[in-house]
Amino acid sequence: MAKRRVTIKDLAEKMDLSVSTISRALNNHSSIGVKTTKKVKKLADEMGYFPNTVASNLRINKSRAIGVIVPRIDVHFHSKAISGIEDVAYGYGYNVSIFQSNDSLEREVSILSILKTRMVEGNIVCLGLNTHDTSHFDVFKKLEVPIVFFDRVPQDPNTNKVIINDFSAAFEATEHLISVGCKNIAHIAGNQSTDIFKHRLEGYKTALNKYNLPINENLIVYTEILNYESGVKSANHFLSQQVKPDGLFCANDYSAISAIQTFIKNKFRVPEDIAIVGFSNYPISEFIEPTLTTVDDDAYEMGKNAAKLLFRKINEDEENVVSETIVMSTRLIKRNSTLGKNKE
Amino acid sequence: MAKRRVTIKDLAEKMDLSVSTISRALNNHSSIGVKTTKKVKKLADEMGYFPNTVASNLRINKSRAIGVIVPRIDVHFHSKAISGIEDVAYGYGYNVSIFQSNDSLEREVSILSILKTRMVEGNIVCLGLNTHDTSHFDVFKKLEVPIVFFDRVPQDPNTNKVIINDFSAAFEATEHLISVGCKNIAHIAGNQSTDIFKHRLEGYKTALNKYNLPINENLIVYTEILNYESGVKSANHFLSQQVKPDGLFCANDYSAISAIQTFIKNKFRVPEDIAIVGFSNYPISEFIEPTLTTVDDDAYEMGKNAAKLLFRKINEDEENVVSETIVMSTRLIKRNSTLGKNKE
DNA sequence: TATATTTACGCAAACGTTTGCTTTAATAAA
DNA sequence: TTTATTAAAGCAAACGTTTGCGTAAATATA
Repeated sequence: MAKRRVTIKDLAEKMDLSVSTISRALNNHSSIGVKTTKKVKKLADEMGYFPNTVASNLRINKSRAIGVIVPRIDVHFHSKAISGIEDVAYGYGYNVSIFQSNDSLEREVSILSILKTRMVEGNIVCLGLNTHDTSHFDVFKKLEVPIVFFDRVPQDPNTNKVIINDFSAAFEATEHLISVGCKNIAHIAGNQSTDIFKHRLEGYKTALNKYNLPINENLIVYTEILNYESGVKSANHFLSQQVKPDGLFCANDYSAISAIQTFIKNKFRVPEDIAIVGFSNYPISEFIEPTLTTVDDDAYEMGKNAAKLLFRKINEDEENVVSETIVMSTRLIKRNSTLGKNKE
Repeated sequence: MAKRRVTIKDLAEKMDLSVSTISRALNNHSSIGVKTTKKVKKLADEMGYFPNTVASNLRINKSRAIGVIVPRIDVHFHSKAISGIEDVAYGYGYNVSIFQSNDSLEREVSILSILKTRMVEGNIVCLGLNTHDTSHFDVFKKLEVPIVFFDRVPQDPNTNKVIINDFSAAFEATEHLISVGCKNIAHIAGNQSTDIFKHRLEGYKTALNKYNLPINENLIVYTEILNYESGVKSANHFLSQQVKPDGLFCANDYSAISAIQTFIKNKFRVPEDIAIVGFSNYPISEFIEPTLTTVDDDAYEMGKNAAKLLFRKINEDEENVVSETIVMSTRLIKRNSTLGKNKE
């Protein structure tokens, strides 16, 4: 298959120069005369030469590549983050090798060992749902290859991460529901083995407590996966309760959107009968009827920040700093799924 | 930064064997005794040895990596396709290096030259909106590095591609609208510099012609980008027309969904007053009210097929076949945004 | 003119593997 | 016991770069 490429050696022979001279000329080394440099580059162009990065990488012991692991590439939050990562990595001249763990610990482990042999200079990872023990990442610490976690991160404080404050974002969201007059506020909770969803639940509960509203376990649904289906199921559960909720805080937008549709289908008015807030500000939330009040965590910026942090770690020798945590701000975007409720 | 890793040479010294023996032992070569093989592997484990793929790649002249270029990673269709690509590449033991062109020709060109130096063994690409001349891909043909295009592909018949039949899918979608009784069918068209959207427009027009319905240019909106915003704008345009449409075929789901919301906001009933069909079967389409009739092109499968085709090209020496085109089937999923219209 | 300095380039090792060929030792066949 | 065969392992080159050091020629200084 692939044809033999033209190498530095070919250029050297053709020009009757040594390979070192060619190499230096191509890299604009000052010790090579300007005319030869020009001639070398000209010939390189003519002969269609381009460098072999893998050879060069081997020599200089770098890979100019980072690894990225997310649970699933096609989840909007993740693809958005990847987009941010790619944009900054591209700016640094780094390649990003992408892997999806499918929330499988086994695959996550196997990906890591691939990444190890690939000599990546750093990794950015969002943990899978089933990853509770993170000891498979330890080897990179020994190798001094930095890792930045984002969104779903290990508890170990001794790791680099970029996260949002899920607790306070959830608190604010719930508080908002209370402020528009909700008394019975339900919650669609995410997988509780994952910190972010645990914190959102806690934020919700804490807000209820602060305003002396009862916590009704019948109004909390614990889901495995927060997709459209679980939003429908949860809404139906709420509809079957004695005490029907007049407010609903959902741990993501997928479930919020399908919950809205389900309530509407069942003759509930949103927000008059039930006010609803989501989480993540997916593009659709601005366009459905009613538009969705939601927490804006900026996945794209999160990806960018993770990448920037990683490159800092790759390039700097900060002997004395062991780990960094970046907490990004979120903001509650108030839209029609909650606004206007108290005007009725 | 990165510490010195243990190499084959280290193992060799420790065991007083030659590096070649170590290498062969680790690769289960038959010419090495079983006991030594075992001992070598044991020591390798103990010393935390793992192979340096970039060195090995240089030696065997492979990279075990493919490049993937899409316009934007966070567009659902693309991330879905990437997900499919990654899944099969992972199965083949290949890495996927991901790049987004942001629909910029310049960036696309620059990405290609990176990919060239990275010695990737193949590429999968979805063209950017502004890529009309595809001569920057020629160099890979010379290098005999296969490329598979998907979705947005070059016109050149001499390229590998996996596509859907946009024309007939659009024809079928429009025909369906006609079958439920629509007389004035509008169309939100995608960027006409891109084949897929041109073909969808043609399918729409051809269906109208077949059933002797007039083609009303006022009922066709040509968009730059098919996002939520343009769905809103287009719907508003239709609402301002003398002859209001009673059917609408949208070139993707984003625009269809926001168009539905806009019509509903303006007191139109869907499908009674206007029946709407989208394109791509995004997850949300099953959950909005009304559920959206749409064309299911399976982006994930498209990605998988593209990857499978690529690996065939990488591995086989089919001297006599210059290019392959895979046309994937689509199916119209009929949901409530069209069904029930004629029952009124 | 002789010496010192600079400029421009070459030599050869190195990065960590893989692999064709050779060599040695052990076993089998004669 | 001698020879042929097989098994197990070593030598050294190669993949395409980069780079420390050395050297010759050209220029500058004394």
